[in-house]
Amino acid sequence: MRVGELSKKSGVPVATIKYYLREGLLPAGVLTSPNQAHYDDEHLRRLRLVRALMDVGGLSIAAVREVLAAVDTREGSLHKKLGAVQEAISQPAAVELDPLAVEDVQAFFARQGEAECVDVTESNVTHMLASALSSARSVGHDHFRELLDPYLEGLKIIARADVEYIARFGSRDDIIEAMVVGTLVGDTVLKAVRRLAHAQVSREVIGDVPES
Amino acid sequence: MRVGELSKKSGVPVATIKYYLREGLLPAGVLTSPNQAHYDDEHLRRLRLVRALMDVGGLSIAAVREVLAAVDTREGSLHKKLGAVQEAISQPAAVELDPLAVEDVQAFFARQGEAECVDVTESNVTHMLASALSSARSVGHDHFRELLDPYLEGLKIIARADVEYIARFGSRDDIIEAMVVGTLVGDTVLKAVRRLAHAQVSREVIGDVPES
DNA sequence: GATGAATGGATAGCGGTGCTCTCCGCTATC
DNA sequence: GATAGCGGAGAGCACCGCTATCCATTCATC
Repeated sequence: MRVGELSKKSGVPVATIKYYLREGLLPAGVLTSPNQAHYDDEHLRRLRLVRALMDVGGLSIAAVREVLAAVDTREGSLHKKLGAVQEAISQPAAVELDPLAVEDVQAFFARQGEAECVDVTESNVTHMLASALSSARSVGHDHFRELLDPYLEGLKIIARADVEYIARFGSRDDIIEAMVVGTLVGDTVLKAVRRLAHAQVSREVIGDVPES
Repeated sequence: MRVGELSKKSGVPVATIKYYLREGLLPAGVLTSPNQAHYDDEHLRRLRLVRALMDVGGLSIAAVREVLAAVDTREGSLHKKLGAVQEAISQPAAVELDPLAVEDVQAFFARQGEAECVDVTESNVTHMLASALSSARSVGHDHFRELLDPYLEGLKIIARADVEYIARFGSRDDIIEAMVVGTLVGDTVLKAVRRLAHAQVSREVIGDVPES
């Protein structure tokens, strides 16, 4: 298939596909002539993945490139790959870290029996956690840290479901892609369902007089 | 206090504060002379809130303005205010909705015994949910919907903690602000802790040979 | 084999966003 | 009275994700 068909099948404009090719988000097609290239279903699949990462995950072009690099690398254990992917899809906010928030994170790790986290900025994930708690503190919510434990409790159920979902996939490539998609789509789904749960509680507890 | 001191206390450049004033994110100070205005702690508090919304919530200027409008309005029940705030902090991805994903959402509502949701696009929250599932489907993950129920189960624990947290606050204004901050900071914290849980499972289940 | 649309490749430009810079006349402070 | 800072307003800037244009070449159709 050539670029026009790829565009039709994916709904992505040709000019945008060319841009992605230039940016290295999409591998070049096989040249059959100096100005004719051939794309296959793998390209279509990759293109849809790129759009999904940007749309649902809100990833930047640079972050997508990083994720794809981690997905594509043939070396390293699955565990290492997950780590690399996690780093790429977890960009912390550019906020000055509150030392107290850093302590909150370290105390949380200690409570979970983990070796104490020397440097929260070492990983994007812990950095993200610390920066979120810093922001909370900056607006006077220094007790937000107390939610970490109940959050973890709920997330254990969720993470178990995540793992079972991932386990359905057979090949190494499918597993790593399911991790990426599952994590990002999951983030958004969790956001939405949490809001629904809040609305339900609000309806029950606070109540509201029906208008009609 | 004047703008310089406000800048020092908040860490936000004077030019940026002026910009926020122009954009209506910050109420004007009290003019003591034609070109001298006075700001108080309420301004500082608001400024920090604005930055927190943008930094941790990733909200745009427009979204922040919407949230503040909902926070500030004096009319409507608390329940209605929560609804307005939720809409403002839940911008769905600009993705074409897959009808099957819409059905997934409706089936989910039906399972929870809710009245069937006629139009998922009516609320940003349901729209967000449907667009996330649409993206998942676009990359071949049509079974992601099966995670909705376990997610809800975990989120019930989390939402309960959220409600208890909110309940600490006394005044109407503090409650609504705690909802905004708690929801947005909570989103990010959930993201981070979920990734930590994933990493832990990955370590245990998949394992990894220590290098040193 | 002529013709028109589409292609690969490269470059320039565009629209939105979140600031940042500059200038103005004025004012608080030393 | 000098100097720094002020409120206010507009222009400009950097980045990002495209989008538009151009070119020589190639493919599909007649």
